[in-house]
Amino acid sequence: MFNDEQNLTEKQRGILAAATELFAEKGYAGTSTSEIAKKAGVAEGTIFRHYKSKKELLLTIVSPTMIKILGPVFKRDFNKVLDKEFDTFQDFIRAMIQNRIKFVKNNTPLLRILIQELPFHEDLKKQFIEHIGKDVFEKLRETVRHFQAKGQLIDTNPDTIIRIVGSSIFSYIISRYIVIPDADWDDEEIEWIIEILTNGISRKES
Amino acid sequence: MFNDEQNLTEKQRGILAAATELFAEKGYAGTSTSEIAKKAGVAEGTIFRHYKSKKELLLTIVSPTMIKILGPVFKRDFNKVLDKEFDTFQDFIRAMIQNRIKFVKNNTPLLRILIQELPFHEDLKKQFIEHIGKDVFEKLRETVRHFQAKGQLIDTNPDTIIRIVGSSIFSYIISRYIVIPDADWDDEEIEWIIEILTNGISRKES
Amino acid sequence: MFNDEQNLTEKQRGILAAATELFAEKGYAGTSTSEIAKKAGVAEGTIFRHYKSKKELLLTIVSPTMIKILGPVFKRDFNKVLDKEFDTFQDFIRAMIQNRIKFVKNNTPLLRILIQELPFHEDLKKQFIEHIGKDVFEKLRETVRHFQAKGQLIDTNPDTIIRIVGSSIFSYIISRYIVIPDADWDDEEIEWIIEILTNGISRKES
Amino acid sequence: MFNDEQNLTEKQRGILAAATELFAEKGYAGTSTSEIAKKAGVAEGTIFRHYKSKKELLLTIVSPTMIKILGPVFKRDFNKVLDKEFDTFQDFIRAMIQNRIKFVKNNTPLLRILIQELPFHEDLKKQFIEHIGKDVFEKLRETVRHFQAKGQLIDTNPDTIIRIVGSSIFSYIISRYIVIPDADWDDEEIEWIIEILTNGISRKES
DNA sequence: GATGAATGAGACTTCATTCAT
DNA sequence: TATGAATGAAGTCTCATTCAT
Repeated sequence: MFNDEQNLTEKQRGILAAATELFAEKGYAGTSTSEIAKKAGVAEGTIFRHYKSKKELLLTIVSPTMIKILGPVFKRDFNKVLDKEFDTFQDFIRAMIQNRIKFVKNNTPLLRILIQELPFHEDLKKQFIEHIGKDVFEKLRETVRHFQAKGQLIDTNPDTIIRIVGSSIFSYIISRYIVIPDADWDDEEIEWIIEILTNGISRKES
Repeated sequence: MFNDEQNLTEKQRGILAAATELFAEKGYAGTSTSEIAKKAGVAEGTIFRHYKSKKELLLTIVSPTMIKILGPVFKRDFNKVLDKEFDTFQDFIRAMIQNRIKFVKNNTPLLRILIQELPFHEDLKKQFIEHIGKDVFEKLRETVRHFQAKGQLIDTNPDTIIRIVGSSIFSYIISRYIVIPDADWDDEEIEWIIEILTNGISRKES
Repeated sequence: MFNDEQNLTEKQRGILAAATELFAEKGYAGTSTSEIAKKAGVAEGTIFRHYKSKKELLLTIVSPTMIKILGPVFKRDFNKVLDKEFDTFQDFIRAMIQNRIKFVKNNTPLLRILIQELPFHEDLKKQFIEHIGKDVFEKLRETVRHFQAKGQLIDTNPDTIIRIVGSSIFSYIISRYIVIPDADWDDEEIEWIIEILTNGISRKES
Repeated sequence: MFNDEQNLTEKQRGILAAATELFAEKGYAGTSTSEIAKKAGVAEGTIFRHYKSKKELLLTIVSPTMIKILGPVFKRDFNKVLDKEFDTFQDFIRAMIQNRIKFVKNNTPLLRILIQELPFHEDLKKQFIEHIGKDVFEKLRETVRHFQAKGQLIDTNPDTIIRIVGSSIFSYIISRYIVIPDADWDDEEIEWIIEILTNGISRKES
């Protein structure tokens, strides 16, 4: 996860990896620096040579992550979309879901930490909304307008559509891969989500 | 919040209120018993006279909440709800959303704690699944089957419908009232959620 | 045990009995006043209405005991002895052993406390030596001299004889009934102790 | 006392020494870890860096002592002791007494702790019986049988002889050096103990 | 006299952080 | 640079004792 980061020594990578995993598993406050040191295979003092405090370690993990890792991936997706690679909104959603699932699978611990710690750290929250929230929301808005213009989507406030579609997908993926990762769900459900989002749950007369 | 509970001394109520507020604000692990005592205006020892441990204090706060989460809607005679009160699935959803919004508004701190702490406490998780998962899920399934039989809902696996409808509503309410309580959203959006869930987001030709 | 004590209320007797049992089992420092209260079936405050402190409770149990209970019994025995009821020293020892065993069996918890707490309480130690030590030792000395005069005992310093005979018996009884009460020992061993004390362990030629 | 132990830091030795002294003086339950820290001249936390808990500290102090209690006499080649070094049982007893007196003098505080705490700690009791009880008792039994075979000892159950001789010596040494260390006793009494054990206390006609 | 809720000092223990090596 | 022993503040919890009822 931190392999792509340059200018990090072997030890630093180990510390970050260990801390990420432990924070995700037991929470920030529930993880001790000695546990991190042991898991990373370094001495306790070494952690503090690289990070002034435990809090700084958390911020190091969580803050650049959002900017450097979450950001680009999101943008990558939307560039694809905005390049009009998809003919229908369904295709767009499908691609997004699959992409998000992959992303979540690759970054589960990081996301877990983010979800857990966001409420307790005003600064993190602000950064999150700043970098992800605004940027991404604006691009989604464009996408929706694009498909509305093509006549594929109902003419409601784009934000409403984004929120409903987004929260359906978001909460589905979150529950599925983070909150209850052991539950055993049917994989074709994704198609049903798309179907329902498209045509609703009410039965149409033939 | 704890006013309605009988047979609680003044001090106990104070301790529960202080603990709830602090747990919600700073998390369980991030709150010290001495903080709770100070906020409640009692000696630290008093806390432990009423609750064997800090963990028991958490459970006391959180357990009844879990039971109440989806309970009320189903506590009344369930058949009544199905046969008499609601003609359509939309009406049922609308009632549920409104009921849940009221509940969430009244129990925000409690729910915050629940959401934050669930991942870190195996026992809480187990209780939650016990109380909410099985019981409530089964009743929802019946409801969906009922409306499917009436020809109002598409003939998919009821669990899929529950999951999609449920997660849409759930994540909408949670984001709206707990995660980002200051965001400024349009209240008629609820009707749009229902509309979209019912008919989908795709534009129908006239 | 405290039945014969006059001017004690029902509650006081209960407290003393509970405290004695618990002190014996878990030690003075290892027993809490709340445990005592629960076992005695009274409120915690009640203990402190009768005894100013936990320490005073210990002294109440342990101090008059030595004087009122251990004392008279010892004296009773020695009066019998000094009244020349025994023809031989062996008979005297046998009577004493049996008497002591009975005494120890009836007062096990008290003795346990005494053994455990004596080293930690200078005042107790002093009282013990004062009341038991001197008084009893003097009478034993007379007894030994009596049998030496009758030509039954070797002409050594009486104190040496007392110490050796006494400690043999004492440590035998203590181990047997207090330290390792569950060990399974042969009852006729008492006769062997007397035999060995009398004639030694070396084999005599016929 | 802990000088001979290798691979112990200066601080560890200090902690062990302070704890030993305080446990002996005030008992395990009556000694606080903060007292130990102060006496050892270290921070309280330092204790717990070396010993997981107060209990483990007790075990560290007491366990090796138990093993050494009767060990040394038998650690050397046991047959040598029997066949060559001692011609008579008296010589054997004399050697053992002297050896044990030396040991007790050097380990008074340790033994005090052992005697005080044994009754309250099931685990200690078990260890003790394991180390001392079985092992040593069996070897003593062989010794007694050896001298019985040589015709020096009466033909009783060896266990009886061990118990009487052992408890005489044991309680003599314990009282003399641990319980009442200030009493002023005659040193040649040891010879009298041997004499009495050998020939008994009864006067033989010439 | 009896109660038991309340107290607060102090017990054991953890842990982020420092610093001599 | 890395180490890990040492620290001491702070955490959870216990308990003898007090006091209003």
